[in-house]
Amino acid sequence: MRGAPSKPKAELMAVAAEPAADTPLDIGELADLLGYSMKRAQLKVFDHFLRVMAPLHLTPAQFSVLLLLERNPGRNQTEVANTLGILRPNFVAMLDSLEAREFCVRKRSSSDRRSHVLMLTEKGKATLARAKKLVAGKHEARLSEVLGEDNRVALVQMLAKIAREL
Amino acid sequence: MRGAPSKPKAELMAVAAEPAADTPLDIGELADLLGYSMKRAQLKVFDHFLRVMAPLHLTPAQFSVLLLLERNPGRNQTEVANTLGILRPNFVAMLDSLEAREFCVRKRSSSDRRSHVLMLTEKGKATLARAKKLVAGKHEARLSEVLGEDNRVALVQMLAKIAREL
DNA sequence: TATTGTTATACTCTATAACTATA
DNA sequence: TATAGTTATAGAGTATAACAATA
Repeated sequence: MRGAPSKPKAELMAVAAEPAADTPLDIGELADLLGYSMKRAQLKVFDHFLRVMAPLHLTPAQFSVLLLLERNPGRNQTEVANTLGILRPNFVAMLDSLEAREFCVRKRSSSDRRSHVLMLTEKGKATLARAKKLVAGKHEARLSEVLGEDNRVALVQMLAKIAREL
Repeated sequence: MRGAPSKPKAELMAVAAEPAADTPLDIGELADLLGYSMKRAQLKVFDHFLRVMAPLHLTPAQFSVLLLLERNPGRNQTEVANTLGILRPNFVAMLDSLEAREFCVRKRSSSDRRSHVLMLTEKGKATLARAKKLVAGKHEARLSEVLGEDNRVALVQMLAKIAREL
């Protein structure tokens, strides 16, 4: 389909001719706009992540929370949410869901009874271990395949620099 | 603030000590996750775009539509929306807003009365010209300043490759 | 008085079904 | 019957105000 440009209709008489339908649009300067390529690429990357992670039903945001809890056990909700750029009110439902799936627990802090100390459960640790293997073996590996490993690393460095310095 | 780590409270007796509050969390493996850096960077880039474009009140999505209409006059809503990855139903309100601001017009196609042919108005062209100057002079220029011009170009190429091939 | 977790709420984006008018 | 534009609607994601418990 879409092979031969068969045009049975006579269009010779078209006056202020409308453009050749069927032809892909020219994105022009959009191709050089960093924000445009970044948004399109980001959607693809998250979509690929979700497909790879489908067996574990973890979103990128959930995975990032589990990673952070593993590396920083005993922190409170405000600290974790802030680190990830999540607003505290929006972090509540997210934690509810992770706690309902028994990946982590909230515990009243003994030193400050206002705050909840967060920790992974054994189930959370096990799930995170499986998730990491999927991400490394199927997700990041695919990105290295597309870009080349050196470029993938360079790309992450540039993105981190933008996030830090822009 | 946050200069000297003044710790008046005696914490020597803490048994299963909670982590040193006040210390930034360790993002660990998150720093190497492409999707994570890309999301954080993308938010920063769009935020910067919005600040630069504040005098014209144009979002990245609106700017991309105007660019596409300029380069591809006479296309219909489905074609433009598809090219930008916008769903047709969601494109309606967006066009309503751009048309209300007199940046573009919908015209019934003479060859297919179902479709609307889209074109920039003179006001739309003039606004787009101003927008392009802001983007080139203040937005992309800032990104080149942060990354270096060669790296900025290389970055766009890698992002485009991901959008195409992942 | 200030902070933690929380609720309520609102606004934007995104996604799907279904209608209408044309083809 | 199929397609273009549209409406309605629902779900994420994100943002702010305010309250109870605690500091």
